[in-house]
Amino acid sequence: MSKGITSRKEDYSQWYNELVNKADLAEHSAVRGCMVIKPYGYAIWEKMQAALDQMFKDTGHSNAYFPLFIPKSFFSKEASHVEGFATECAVVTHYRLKNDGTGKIVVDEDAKLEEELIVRPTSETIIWNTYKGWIQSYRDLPILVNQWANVVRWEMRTRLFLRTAEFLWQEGHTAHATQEEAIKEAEQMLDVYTTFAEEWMALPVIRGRKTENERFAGALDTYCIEALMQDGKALQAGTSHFLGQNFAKAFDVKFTSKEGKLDYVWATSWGVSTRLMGALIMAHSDDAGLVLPPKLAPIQVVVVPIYKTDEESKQIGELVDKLIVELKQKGVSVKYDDRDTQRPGFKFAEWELKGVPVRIAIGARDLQNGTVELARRDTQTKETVSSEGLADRIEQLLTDIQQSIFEKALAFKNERITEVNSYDEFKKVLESEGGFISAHWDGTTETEKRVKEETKATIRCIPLDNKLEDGTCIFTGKPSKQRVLFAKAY
RNA sequence: CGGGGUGUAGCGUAGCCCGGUAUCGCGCCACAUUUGGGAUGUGGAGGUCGUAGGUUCGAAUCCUGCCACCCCGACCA
Repeated sequence: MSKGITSRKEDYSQWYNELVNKADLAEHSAVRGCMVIKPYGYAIWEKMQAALDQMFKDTGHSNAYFPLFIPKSFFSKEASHVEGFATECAVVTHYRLKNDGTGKIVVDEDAKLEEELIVRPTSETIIWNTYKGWIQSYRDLPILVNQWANVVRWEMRTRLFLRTAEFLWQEGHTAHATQEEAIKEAEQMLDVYTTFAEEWMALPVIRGRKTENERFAGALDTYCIEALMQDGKALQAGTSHFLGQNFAKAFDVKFTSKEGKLDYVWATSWGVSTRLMGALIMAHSDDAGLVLPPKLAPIQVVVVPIYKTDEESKQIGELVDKLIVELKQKGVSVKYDDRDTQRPGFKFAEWELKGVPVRIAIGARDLQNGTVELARRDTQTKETVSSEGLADRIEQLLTDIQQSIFEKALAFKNERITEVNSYDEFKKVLESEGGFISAHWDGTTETEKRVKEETKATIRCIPLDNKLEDGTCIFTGKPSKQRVLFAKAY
């Protein structure tokens, strides 16, 4: 491993790529646009999955699994949906290979599928085709199902975790008897995502609605949480859609109500993906590497021994064994890095790169004094403390770190929400600090698109807690009732 | 899919213009000394120079085709 990584300020993209690689999170695979998530990166994803999965269950949802392949005819049933995804679909056309006689393996043209299969870019269509058989009466509703899966979107340009051709995610698909219930569900899941982002990822988010232009293909309303990265660019961290009766109509899913009336079912879908890994990395990390919030760190505490003799090593080992037992009882995950192939300084740097929240170093000096060196990753500070009551102290420290990482990110985000009242000011802020720009907008897609063309900034959302305020659109000067949040985004 | 670029050891590279069988650093292996912030020394292993063809006595180097990847656009969670 070479020393250090590129500085954030010097080249943010390169810093990100090097960090992802060197912290053993992921790498590009041999397959175009696809990513290999390495064991350490995957361990973080698993922590995220576990927390989210529990939250879904706590809100009444169950997991299920639907096919990877979607017949083209299903896909084309909802007009705006197919339009939204058509340009990025992987399509299966054949089911057999053959030897062409010269030893070369080729696609067997005789084995052409009658109907092409689309590798799911999202599962609304295959799921609604299935729900049709599940729903007859209001008694069958609601259906509250989530699926953990991979999806494929044939992106032109990819970036580890943020945009890859294949990615892992969860997608919830619910069916309801009434519009109100469906909207409530979509809002509830946005709350779940908000709680997860803020309490687990220590990632402050802005909750809002997408404009018509940015809305999910096939949705009537798209709710989202938007986060701010350290380079001043926004990142959509999760979405929850109110789908109305669009998919029910496309797949003819009707139910008989209590009153005996036949009506189409109301739907929602919601999802977060491995993109959250990108958000987690970019929101907190620094030039020394990853900074993980304790709640999502696969290893919360690493213990590094410093010794000269076997005898010292043994004594430290005994002390550490006791500490590990105590910490494990408290549910703290500990790694004792007793490799004798690396020196302490190397280990310090390596665990910092990997974002382990707390490090304990114990050497001969500590054995004599009954102390340890306690270092925290987020502030890069260290202190020598008594080994008496250490486990309690560490437990508290982990809580403090979780909180402190969140507060730091919150302050960063809040400092970078700027109100502007003219297009010149808008462009100036966008160029200098970036971040979210709160500005009046005339409500038209036309204006939104022109601003995007000229500045690359998009409307991230209309915040849910927005207050109404009369003003004039910064671009056209037309009247506006409220401000919206613009930003350059990933 | 348009514009530009790059392919040389596990990684990063020099050499290419001007043809003579490949440079340096990191990493890896062995041994020794080391161990409180990324150790040092000595020795060693590892390459059909992306690929297929052409020119030539001779190609990493010149020419042609192909492939892969990267960057910038358009697209996007």
